Amino acid sequence: MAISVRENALDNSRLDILQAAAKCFMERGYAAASIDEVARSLGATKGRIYHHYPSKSDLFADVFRVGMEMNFEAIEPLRRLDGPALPRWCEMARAHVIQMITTRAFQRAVWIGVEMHLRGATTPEQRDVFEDLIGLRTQYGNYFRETIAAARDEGSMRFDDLSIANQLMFMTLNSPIFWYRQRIGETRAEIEDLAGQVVAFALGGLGGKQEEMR
Amino acid sequence: MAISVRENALDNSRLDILQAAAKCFMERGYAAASIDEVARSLGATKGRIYHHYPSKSDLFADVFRVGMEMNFEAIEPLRRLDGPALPRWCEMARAHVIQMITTRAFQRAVWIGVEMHLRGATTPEQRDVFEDLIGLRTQYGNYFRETIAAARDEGSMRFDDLSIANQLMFMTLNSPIFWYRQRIGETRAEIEDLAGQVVAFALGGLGGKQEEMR
DNA sequence: TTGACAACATACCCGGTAGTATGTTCATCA
DNA sequence: TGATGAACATACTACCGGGTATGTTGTCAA
Repeated sequence: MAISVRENALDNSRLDILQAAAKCFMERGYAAASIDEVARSLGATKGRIYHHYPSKSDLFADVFRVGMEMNFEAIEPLRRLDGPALPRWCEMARAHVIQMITTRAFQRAVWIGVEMHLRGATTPEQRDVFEDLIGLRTQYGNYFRETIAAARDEGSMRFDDLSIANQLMFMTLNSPIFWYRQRIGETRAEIEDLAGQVVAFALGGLGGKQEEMR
Repeated sequence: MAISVRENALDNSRLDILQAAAKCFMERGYAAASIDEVARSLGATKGRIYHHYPSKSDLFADVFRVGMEMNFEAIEPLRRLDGPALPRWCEMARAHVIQMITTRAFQRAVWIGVEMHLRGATTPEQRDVFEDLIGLRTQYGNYFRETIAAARDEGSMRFDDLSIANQLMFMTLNSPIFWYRQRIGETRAEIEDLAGQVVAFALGGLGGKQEEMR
């Protein structure tokens, strides 16, 4: 009992750090974001962060990991749906976009991590941890990849190269992490409308049959 | 005569610096890219770069500017074409994508600059210079924006919000700056095929009539 | 030929930041 | 109740990188 309280408090403290870190990484980028700044935004000091994480790199990796875990959770109930691939893809894509909007800071960090890996801008020590996370990201991407491949086989999508189509699809679906700005008094319906437009664009790009989506 | 030789040599020296800088900014990002590294990649030292540019920020701004100038050049002959908007857009989009591929380092720097501006990750001194460059970028973007607006009016494209459509279109057309990798012995035809797929995706996303494109 | 200047290289300063070493406080438990 | 350790804060070090001050070399013009 007492232990669970402590562990809960620990997790809350870590979660606060993660959220603050995600925001800083989003606003400044990995290199320019400083541990001091993360701590300052928490009203704390470095000591707190280095008590939980051995290095900036590990902190970033945890933000990355939590971001990916949230993504998996968001589409997990959808990706096993029966029936044709196209509506399943629509549901997954929609959930993904809403995820990009609602957990933008974490998703931006994921993007930064993927980009760093692609650029090879990782130190040898980071490499091992990053390989893991990139593996998660690849697995997640494969869920969509398999779905659009199935949709093409079923004749409900039309595109040329699968890898390129998948790339372009994710660029579209991820793009709100760059240009979305939360507006005051924004309703859930407005966000869903936004997500609908993004999904519609991606669907069109994949040569999907434009049926009713909303 | 002698002056023109000197000026030419100056321009060549500056161009070398710009190319090396663009590559470094692409590979490391703005913050992580160091002037020393740019100089080292040129077989030179800091002195050379600070002789031509007063600061890292100004160097980056010049990379940004040259990148945008190349873009304007690429679509200038196309954007004034007569006739319906759709084929004009296809030509412009195609030229843009090829531009993203062939001058990838500079375009990546442009992206970084836009991103920094959006995040507000600019110092007050940078602000003035950046405002200028962002203005260039906006003007360039408006050429496409006006074109797809015209295409929609002409009934050859179908999308909801113009701003969002423009955002998503550019995300698609720009995306090669992230995932394109030059392959050995790659032919012009292969690049054009790639560009064709990207443009096709964007066209589909914009609800364009899928006629013959290649 | 010489002086002046462009085009760098060299040497140095200094602020910021990752990481560390050491205190301090408070809760828990024997 | 005293000891112990978690959860921090404080103080410090080391280093990297932007920027500067100054030296060096080649070239051109008078």
